[in-house]
Amino acid sequence: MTKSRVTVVDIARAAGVSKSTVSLVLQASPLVNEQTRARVNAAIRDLGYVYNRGAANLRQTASSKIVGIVVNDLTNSFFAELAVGMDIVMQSAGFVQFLANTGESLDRQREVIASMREHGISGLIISPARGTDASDFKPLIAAGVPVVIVVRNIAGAKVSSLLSDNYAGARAATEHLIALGHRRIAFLGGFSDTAVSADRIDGYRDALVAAGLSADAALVVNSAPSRAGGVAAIERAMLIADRPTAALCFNDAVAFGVCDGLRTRSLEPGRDFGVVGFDDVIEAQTAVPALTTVSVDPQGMGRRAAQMLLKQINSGRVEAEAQVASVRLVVRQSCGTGAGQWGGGASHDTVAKDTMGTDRRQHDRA
Amino acid sequence: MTKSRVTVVDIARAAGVSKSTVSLVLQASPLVNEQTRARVNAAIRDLGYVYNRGAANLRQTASSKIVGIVVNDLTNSFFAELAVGMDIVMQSAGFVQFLANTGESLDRQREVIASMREHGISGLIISPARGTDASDFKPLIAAGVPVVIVVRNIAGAKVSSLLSDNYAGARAATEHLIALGHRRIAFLGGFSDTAVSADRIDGYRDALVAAGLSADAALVVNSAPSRAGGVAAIERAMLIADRPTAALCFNDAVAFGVCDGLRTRSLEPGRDFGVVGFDDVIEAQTAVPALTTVSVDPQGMGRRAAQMLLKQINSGRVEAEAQVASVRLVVRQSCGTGAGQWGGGASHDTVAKDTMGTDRRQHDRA
DNA sequence: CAGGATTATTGGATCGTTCCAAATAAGTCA
DNA sequence: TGACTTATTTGGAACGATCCAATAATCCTG
Repeated sequence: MTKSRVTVVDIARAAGVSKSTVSLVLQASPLVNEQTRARVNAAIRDLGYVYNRGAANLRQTASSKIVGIVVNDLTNSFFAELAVGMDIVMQSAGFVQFLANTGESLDRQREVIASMREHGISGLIISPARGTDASDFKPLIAAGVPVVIVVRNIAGAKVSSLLSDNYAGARAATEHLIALGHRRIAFLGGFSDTAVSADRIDGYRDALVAAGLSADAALVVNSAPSRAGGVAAIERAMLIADRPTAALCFNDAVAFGVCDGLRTRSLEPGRDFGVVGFDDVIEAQTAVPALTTVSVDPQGMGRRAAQMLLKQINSGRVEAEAQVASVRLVVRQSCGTGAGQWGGGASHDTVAKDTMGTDRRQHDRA
Repeated sequence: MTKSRVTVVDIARAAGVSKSTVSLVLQASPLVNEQTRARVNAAIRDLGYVYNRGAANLRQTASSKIVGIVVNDLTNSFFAELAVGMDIVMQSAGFVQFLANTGESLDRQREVIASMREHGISGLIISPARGTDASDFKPLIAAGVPVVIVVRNIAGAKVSSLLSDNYAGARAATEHLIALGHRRIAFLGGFSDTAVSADRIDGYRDALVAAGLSADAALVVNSAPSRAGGVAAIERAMLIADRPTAALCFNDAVAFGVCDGLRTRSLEPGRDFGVVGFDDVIEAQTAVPALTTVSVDPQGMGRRAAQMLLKQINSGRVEAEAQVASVRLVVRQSCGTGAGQWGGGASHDTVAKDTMGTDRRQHDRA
């Protein structure tokens, strides 16, 4: 009942040519006569032929036109947007993508990468789970599969990476809060054992000391990098003896959670407490108050990562390249603009600072 | 330089057996001697062999262990969670998934499905883009590829579907608002030309007329089913002569937008205006005020859809089955619980009503 | 110990496509 | 007309794993 598939041979028979000719037509080769081409194409339509890429991929020259994408938490808008950005570029390049969510599980990550390799991915973009080791990429490198690490750095991994300028972003955001008059500024959310978190905390600390403020370790509160984590973090932050008056949050999800937590204590974010996020997910603009945040442009980052991977796939050379995406502070309403007690700010979506570290490149040999 | 791949023949040579034996080991066949198996496995490890599923899939008996997932808008938490639910089930079943985002584009949808077919998916789960026609699934059906339609119904499509009970959910939510004393209730967001929207509006209307209230067509405001759309919808709703005092929103994203829009007008959702969402995405619980919404459990729905598809793939029979997932109204804070002017409600995450239409099944012949 | 059952192993042939070398057809030139 | 292009077309032989039928090795059992 499930009829056996239609193959090039069937097409060849129907069009009265050889399978080789059909193959040439499929590849849009200029060698084939126009009438023959038309006849073959008609047969293809009539018989409902579907190209079997798996068969074609057997010959070791071909590219599978499949890439793998591995992320930690698709329910986080940041990763969802990142994935959408990649999807856009991959789709228009004629690639199709495996997408897997690890939920920070190293086991799942390992399994999923293995599975993708069996299916012959020609490249991989990964936001590695916490605890991923540089050696985990060895087999991929040995097999000549291009890899692009995004968002989180893995020290010592000899593969390409695209990271945002976390240090500069956090520093600019902290400086903004200081300029508004804040003296007790907390850093909320995230786990400080990750590279991303460490970089942001460094930027935050350096801004504080540069302004002659003390970097009180108690003001750094770890929590899950999620909305729920933000609620928990602000609760703990409010128990600190000398309360903070503002916070730089690990990401926008945490920032939204912090706003929620403030409201349950009848504090209005922006008026009674300054909140800055990180990422600039779409909701950041429409939320009330609109979130002041460090814009990372997740979708753009996804597109860029996809382009980096495609470049490597197409060039054939696997040449590690480290790119840093610049970020910019977008000032909105969540830190008290207008007539707040911390002085007047700009009015609407003002870009305060652009980190100029864009596109520093660093090449390793293949 | 990119060394040619390691194949079963290489393993065979290294282990001093034939390729057939290696194949048996790969399939964990009990026919092979323990010592031989050990020797082969050692060779597999030593040479860094990776199984080539593409080659195996050539023989028409095998299943590709790949499924396709097509959604409209991954940046919407509802779809992201849906995808995560599917991912969980597929991963543990040893499947790997193509994921593509259509952004409601029929062209992209067509291309992406074609591409997935060329790569030999053994099944497809799709939340069809607006305007998808039942005939679009003909080729898939003819080829014996199981399809599960989720979220949005396509009338006349002879494939399985998993939909939520939109009518019952909307009706229950509307009845809840009426019970709280509301008389002018709006329906905000979504496009009424989609089946989902139509069903929800039907439930909303029927609840109104059953309560002896007039169903004023002006109170139904279309908009994009997004946060931004919600902002736009509430703005238009506030221009209506006889203003509504509450709204049932097309989905949670719209509901959040409505809350945002209310706040910019200095109206506090829950106190000054009743808001009910639809979907129950994760943020619904942590948002302030916590959103009263119709819980669809998107992740659970994703899991269930994945199971439906796997069942069909494994059984071999392609038997269309229509399932309706029951929904329940989760009462939280966004419609004025406690001492609101519309009477006291329950306190915390109360389940008000469970639609009992679960798992009505309807079989078509294969 | 012949014959039968059991246990392990193994050559092809096969899946659907690509690609090379070679063949054929058609035209060109002297 | 024969040699020589140029334009089309075409049989195989891969690619890597599976699977069937057949073989080889071992163990019974009367």
